[in-house]
Amino acid sequence: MTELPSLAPPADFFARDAVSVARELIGFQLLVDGVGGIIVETEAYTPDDPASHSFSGKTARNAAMFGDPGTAYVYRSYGIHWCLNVVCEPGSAVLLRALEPTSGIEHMQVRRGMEKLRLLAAGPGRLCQALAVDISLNGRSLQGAPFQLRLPARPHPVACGPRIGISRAVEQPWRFGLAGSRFISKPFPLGQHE
DNA sequence: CCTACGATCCCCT
DNA sequence: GGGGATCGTAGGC
Repeated sequence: MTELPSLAPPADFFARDAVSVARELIGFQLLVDGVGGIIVETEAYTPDDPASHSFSGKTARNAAMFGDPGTAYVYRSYGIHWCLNVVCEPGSAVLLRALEPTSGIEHMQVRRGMEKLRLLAAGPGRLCQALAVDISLNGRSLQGAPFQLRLPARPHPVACGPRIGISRAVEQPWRFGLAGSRFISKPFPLGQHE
């Protein structure tokens, strides 16, 4: 058996609704300057979604959410952490919530100040610290340097459930995860599977 | 294992 | 002036 080459997603991959993209991004490999891993947790935020930063229209902070599909939207969370999104159709985005570390693990361990693989990138703030993502990458395309995206190597089961840490539209099951992964930020409610 | 809470910044009301 | 798309630590069970 020969390994097939790992392919980047098609150019129009992100030009769709965020819920579909969030589900399909599970299993992709994401690297920033060669450091990263397998995407194991995402959340979708849609244009008419009261929980989305884009809900009240375009502002200085969320301007990147109205950029081209594939654009990075980076924002500061709770005054301390950075969070990384990929823009889909205008005013929508997918929050990248957790990675299973695969590449440049030593770099991530230094940046995070810990050895444990399980918590290196399990959470949107931890993911950005591990990959050195900050506001300087806001507005850049994830389909070019320093980012690298590769399609999943094989099929995999995807879990879904309510989104984390929001107070509005809490009932939408728009959080997705690699079923059974120990690298997600929080367990999924049992039985939510696709 | 779990829950509680403070840190700390910026955008928006 | 309020409130986060969070995280680490402390303390209880």
